[in-house]
Amino acid sequence: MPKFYLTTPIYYVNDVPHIGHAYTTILADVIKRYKQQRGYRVLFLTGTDEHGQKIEKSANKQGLTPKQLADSMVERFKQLWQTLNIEYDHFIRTTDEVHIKGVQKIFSKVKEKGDIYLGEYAGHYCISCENFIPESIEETADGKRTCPDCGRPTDNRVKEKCYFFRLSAYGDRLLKFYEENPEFVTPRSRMNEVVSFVKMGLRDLSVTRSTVKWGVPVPGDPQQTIYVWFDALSNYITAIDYLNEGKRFTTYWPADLHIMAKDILKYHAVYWPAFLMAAGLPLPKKELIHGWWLKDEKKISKSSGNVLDPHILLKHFNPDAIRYFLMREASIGADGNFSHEGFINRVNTDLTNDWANLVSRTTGMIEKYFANSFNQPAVYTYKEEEIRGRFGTLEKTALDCFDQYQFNRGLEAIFEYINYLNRYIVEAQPWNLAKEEANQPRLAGVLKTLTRAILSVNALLAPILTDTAAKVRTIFNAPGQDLGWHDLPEVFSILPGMQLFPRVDSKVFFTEVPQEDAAQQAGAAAPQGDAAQQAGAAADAAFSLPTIPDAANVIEIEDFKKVQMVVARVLEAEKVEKADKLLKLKIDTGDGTRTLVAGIALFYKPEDLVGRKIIIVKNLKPAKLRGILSEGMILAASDANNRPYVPILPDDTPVGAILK
RNA sequence: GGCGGCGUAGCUCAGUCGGUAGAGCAGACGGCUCAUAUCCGUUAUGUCGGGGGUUCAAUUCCCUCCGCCGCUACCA
Repeated sequence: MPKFYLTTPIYYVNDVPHIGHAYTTILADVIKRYKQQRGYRVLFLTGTDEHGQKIEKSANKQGLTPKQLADSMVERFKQLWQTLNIEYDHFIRTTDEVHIKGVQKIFSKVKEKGDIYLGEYAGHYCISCENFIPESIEETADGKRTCPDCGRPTDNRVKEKCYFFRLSAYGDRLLKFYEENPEFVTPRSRMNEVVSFVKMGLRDLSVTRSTVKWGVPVPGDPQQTIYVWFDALSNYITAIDYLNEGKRFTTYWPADLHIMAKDILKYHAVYWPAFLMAAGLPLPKKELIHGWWLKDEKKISKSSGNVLDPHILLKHFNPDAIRYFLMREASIGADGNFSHEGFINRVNTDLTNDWANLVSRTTGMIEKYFANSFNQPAVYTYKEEEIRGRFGTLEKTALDCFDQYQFNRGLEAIFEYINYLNRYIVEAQPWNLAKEEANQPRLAGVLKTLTRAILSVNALLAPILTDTAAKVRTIFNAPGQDLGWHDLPEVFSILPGMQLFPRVDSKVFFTEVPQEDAAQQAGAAAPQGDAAQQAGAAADAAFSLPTIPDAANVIEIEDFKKVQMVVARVLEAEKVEKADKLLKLKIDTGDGTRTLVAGIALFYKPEDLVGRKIIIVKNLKPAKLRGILSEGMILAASDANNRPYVPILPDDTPVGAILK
């Protein structure tokens, strides 16, 4: 029996589970069930990433230990997976002993080899993103930098000893590997991104932190903590007992499939293979990269407040509806769009009208015309042969699609066949056959053929529609979900009267669900929510930009006075060549003119600003941008997407006036 | 700015290795009654993003422009 080892990323416990987590995990579950049907012994791994400063901070804020915070979030994830009928085989937590020791083992191994060395890193560190800010981003006057990922100013300048991974030594080997395994990353467009990233040159990667305590300690140097990606990525091997290199490890590694969203591609397709090469371990066979779910065409994010909570959907739908919609509507690689309208439409049309109704009308007739059981001979015609033949074609198409993880296409083909069966009923007109006793065998032939076709299709749908498929098997008294054309015993009976898939009332759906969604987003649900939910909300709050300064952020008036802000008039403005976002401004500050570069070109045209009175920070240390010396900073408000809004003062504001 | 991708019916998308295009949904009309007011049939609409080129012929190839998306650089 061939093995198949597949993984989802481990989810960061600072996040409440959302539709994106659900999608990745459902996709993995569908693949697991499908592979099992195809005769693989599958190991399906998921889990949680629980380390890092962010967790430490969140936990402190709530008076919890990081582990307690993680525990509550883990429960939340596990509950959701259960509700969605996710059958993972193992749930790894980065706080598991076997993981911690396993990470230390890889670390030591790579260090022995000389690919981890002690160095010193001085740089700005974004706690929120757990990333150093690149050197290329220059400092502001107060010695801060803005994190390019989240736009937040960095808290602190970190200068520390830390261990580096010699990533720079792996560029050529990685490129060679990609060349020899062009299918390593799917879809191909993502593979291209990886290749071009590596071709630009790789820098060594710092893999430990002395400033972070909540994590895996470096063996032999407990001052240092192994940090994010080295820790997190290792879960794929520590979970299967890399520590002892036990049977599970030798059986299942290398992984057959890592599944993830596009935002963590680089780590999985560049860092992870390099780590493994350094540790002398085989590389995973394939990485499947999917897009993000958009809600009503907009990116889902906490800052824009449109997080899609799977729990709300699950209150109104059975899990199959969600599983089906997500598999049917997204093509791997592209972003999927989640709209309530699209969801209800897809579910009601396909699942209720087409599939459930096909089963319902078939069982209805068997009940009505044969009192639920067959024990008489049946007559078949060429038409029934055709139905069987077309199922063969369908199955081949569907399995081909599934093998390439194109579930949307496979499902499309399956539903085409379901429609064909609905048409067959109209053509055969069983209700007319039923009118004459002489037609009984023919009628039996039609209904038996329908039963066989339904059971055959049901097996194809089973990996996706788990509960529904089980219901169909119960109705027709047919256990087993093997692929292929299903046979029937000479004599058999069915168990009708079960509603396969309830139709969703769109009125209820359109009023109740958006309300709950909105309530959730407004945080109104928090008071009666469980501890984990509050933990999640608190964690969110801790990392959104504060609107009211908390005690730690209060400054003295003296601090404020250090910043000299004055009114300036824009004399000239032009776009900086070879830079999308930069405008070069020549301004009059009352006591002379100076040049200033501002990253607002996406939203402001030069002519929007010429002649206008704006506010600038006058005593900012000059910085070179694209070769132009910028002597000061224009003041602009910035929204969650970093879109700038430049305050324009009244025309009669005197140039050089001081803001205080 | 560099690299890559995309732009096809109201919506979501398929397709054309060059001979003016389709599937589902939504819409209109009709039919059936076994079925969860379900199902079946018929049906509309498109300068296939704009412009230019190659060709007997382009939506399909080439160039260019516009718009959108991804990676990347830039955001004092």
